[in-house]
Amino acid sequence: MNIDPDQCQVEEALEIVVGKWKPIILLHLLKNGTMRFNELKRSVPNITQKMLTKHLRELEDEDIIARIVYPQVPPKVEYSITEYGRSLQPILEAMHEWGTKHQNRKIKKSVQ
Amino acid sequence: MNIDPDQCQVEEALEIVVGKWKPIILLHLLKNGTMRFNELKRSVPNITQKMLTKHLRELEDEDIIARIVYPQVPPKVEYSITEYGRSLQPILEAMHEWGTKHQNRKIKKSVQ
DNA sequence: TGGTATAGTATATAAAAAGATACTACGGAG
DNA sequence: CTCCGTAGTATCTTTTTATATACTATACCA
Repeated sequence: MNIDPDQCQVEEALEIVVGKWKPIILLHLLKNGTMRFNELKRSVPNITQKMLTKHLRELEDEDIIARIVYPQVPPKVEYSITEYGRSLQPILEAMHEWGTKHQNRKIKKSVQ
Repeated sequence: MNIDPDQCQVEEALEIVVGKWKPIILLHLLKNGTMRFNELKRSVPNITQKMLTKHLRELEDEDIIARIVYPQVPPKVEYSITEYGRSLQPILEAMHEWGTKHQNRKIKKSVQ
């Protein structure tokens, strides 16, 4: 193990990705490229507008996603992952993989 | 991108590792092998006994760490990472690495 | 003139997580 | 007989997150 716990920077990564809806938002944007606000809202069932807005703003503040406003009525706003945000992809994939195995493990245990 | 957002299992992994103190606890155990309760407490500054107990129990419930009680007075309880828990190590390392870069990036930006 | 659509904001409330503090059991040392 | 150390509980308060619901601006369409 080469990480000194006192120098732990795991929280830094976690803060980006934590928030009840952030991983799903990121996965949708990674999958679809560019998405409009309501498109995201429809893709993430049960999320409220407030939560979607909040998490999008936070991801934007960290440069993980980009927001482009088209001066139209009705409004059009597009969201996409930045090049930098794409560097999170391996971590999301690793977590997804681990999470899948963990789920299966739990199911096996509960069947026993 | 090969993860379907609707099948997202990232949360499963996050739940293990989220909690203000869990990453540090895990890093200490990965570094030191076996540790006693108060040893952990001293290693994680500012954590309260309640929070340490709570997170240790949660990690134990998920089979990430093992708890061994020695029937002595005063009590002696040892904690260690399980084989299974060790499978989280690459993810913690990846998050630490990403977090470190993200920190540096932020510092650069704020200096500009 | 009234309804629709988009991308939000505002406000209040509820639920979850964290923190502060005090308390316990028990054997051994003095 | 009292104090110390370990590994906790128990209770209460504060802070952080999330939810529910209502509201807005404005062009276009009928």
